[in-house]
Amino acid sequence: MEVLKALDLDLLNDNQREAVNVFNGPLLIAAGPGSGKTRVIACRTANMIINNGIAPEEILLITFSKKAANEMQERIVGMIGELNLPFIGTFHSLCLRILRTYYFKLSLNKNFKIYDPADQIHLMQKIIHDVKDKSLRELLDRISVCKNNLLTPLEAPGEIQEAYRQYQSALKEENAVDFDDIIFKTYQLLNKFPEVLEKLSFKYLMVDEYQDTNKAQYEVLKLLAKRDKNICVIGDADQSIYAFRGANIRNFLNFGEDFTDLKLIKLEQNYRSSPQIIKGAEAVIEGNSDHMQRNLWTEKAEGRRVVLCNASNEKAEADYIIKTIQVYMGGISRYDIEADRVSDVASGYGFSDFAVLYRTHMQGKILEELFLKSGIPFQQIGAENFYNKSEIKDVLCYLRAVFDPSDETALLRIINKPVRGIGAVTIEKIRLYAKNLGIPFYQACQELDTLPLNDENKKSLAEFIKIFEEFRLMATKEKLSDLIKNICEKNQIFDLYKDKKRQDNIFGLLGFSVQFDLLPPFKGLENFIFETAFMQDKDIYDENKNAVTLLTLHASKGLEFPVVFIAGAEEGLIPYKHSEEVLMNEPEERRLFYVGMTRAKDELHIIHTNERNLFGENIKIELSRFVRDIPSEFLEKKEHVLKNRRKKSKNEDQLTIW
DNA sequence: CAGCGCACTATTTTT
DNA sequence: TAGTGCGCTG
Repeated sequence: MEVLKALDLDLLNDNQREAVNVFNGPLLIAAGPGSGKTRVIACRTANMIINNGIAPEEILLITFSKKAANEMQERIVGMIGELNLPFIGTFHSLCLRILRTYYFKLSLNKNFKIYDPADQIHLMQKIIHDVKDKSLRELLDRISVCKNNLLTPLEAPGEIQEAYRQYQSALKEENAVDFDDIIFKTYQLLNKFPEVLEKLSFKYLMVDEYQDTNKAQYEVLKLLAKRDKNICVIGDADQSIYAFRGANIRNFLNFGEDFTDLKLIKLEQNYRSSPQIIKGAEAVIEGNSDHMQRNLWTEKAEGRRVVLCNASNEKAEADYIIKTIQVYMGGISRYDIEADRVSDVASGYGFSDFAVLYRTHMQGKILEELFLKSGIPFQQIGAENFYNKSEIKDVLCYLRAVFDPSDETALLRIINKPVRGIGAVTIEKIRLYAKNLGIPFYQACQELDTLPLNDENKKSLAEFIKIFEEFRLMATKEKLSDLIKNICEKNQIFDLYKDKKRQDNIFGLLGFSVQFDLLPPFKGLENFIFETAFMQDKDIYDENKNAVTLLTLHASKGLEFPVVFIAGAEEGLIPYKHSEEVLMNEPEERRLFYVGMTRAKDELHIIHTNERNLFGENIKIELSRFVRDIPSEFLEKKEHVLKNRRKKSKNEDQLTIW
């Protein structure tokens, strides 16, 4: 009874309550921004388990990101306690789990590896020589699109067929799959082997952020839902921003065609933003022809109008943001032109209540620079994928190699790190030797007697093998975190990376690893490797940290902040223009801007500049067409100029006019 | 094999 | 403009 009460179904609005109580048959929940989506999903799950006796194993809950999965899990635990929990995770984690169980049905080996984008490039380099990484990336992206659309090499466009085919056979040879394969192969598995499908226990499916599902994911879903048809998808077509990754809004708009007798529930009450922000955002999204009319409303009190600030250039833009935050945080009083209002709010906010959103990472750079100068604590998300940071990647590759020495990509990365006299030439010799004998690379390394190397090289190699074997032994006996510490020490990783930020990253990874210490040593290592395969910056970022968050519009999806700044609201940036006259998919760009706007709870500041430095050249730039769609009555207009342009002047950053 | 210096290219979004 | 990548030299 105690638990039942915790569900608080009475606190839900009528539509939410209905969504929480309908379990059977296909259900589409069209949930506007801030409409309490997460809450509904969590309540619905708890309601199923507690009030309706549905077994957790029968429930499958798919989220868009790992972070969202964690949040959802916490939320549900908060309601039902640490009971048995349903599976909560991303498409990738679900499919990986299925593949790990049924790998043998496909021609996969046990312990197949997962290649991340960097590994993909390495692999592609082996197939196509003397081509720039960037072109390889482009090629891989095209292959990715094929996989997302369930196209095999034979079905792929002619120009990339051969590359795709060779890439797949190279992956197979290295016993690896890439991110897209995880979905594609799961589809093939479930499609070909009904008995596997039958064995899966899921009877009730829920998919969050459904508008960003691609074809491959959708087909997997259809298979999973085939028997029981209890599928509930939740999302908002206006927030679909991943078309470039193969997401297809048609999956959302045409859901009813695949699932007849569809029930539709709309969540239109917004619990997040002030009326001004909602009105402004709706004015923008209504510019899309495929926008479905709806009535987003709120009971929240009137707030400030959307602030539209015209800054002279990108430095003035950053300055405006910084000064505004400082004012709210009570740092500077001489700018208190709106004194009464400022003193109103200043007390309540912490640094973590502010976020700066931008279209491209390059904008984040200037902001980072000036934030650093200002002394305001901040954290930047995703400028580089966490796992792409070289120091993290090094440690992870050590672990991967230790876990599975046949992981050649990983082994090669660390074999000469730190420098131990095993350079490119030596590696090539070993590789050739291995190839001739048809043996794995690491095995070749161990055949010191017959390897065609000089004594110097052999000595280096022998030393490497010795230390490496120590790690392998340790991996079976010691805690994961100790293994990592040891690897860092013995390889002088911290000498290699003297930069404090990089060292902190490694400590971050180490901190994350501690939770795997509870598992038996080798198992802990294994799980850690699988977990980090999809790891992202976002997953590491700490929302409780007292810092302003800097992030891209894409990365802002699913988050909310009391005060949001959208920087660079300019033609060319949003909508983004790819040099020349090639404009990006305008409706999608509009949705992206909409997503950004709707992150704001109390205040939204949109900033645009007159001039922006691109490539060391100052380019005149105009206000974004999306902003022009916001009626003036919802706007509060401002200007911000950096007055003093003398270089290195001590006063430079203080002379500001409001 | 590693470090340095020159030259060239780059700016979309990511599970 | 600035960061990277390649090639040359020690």
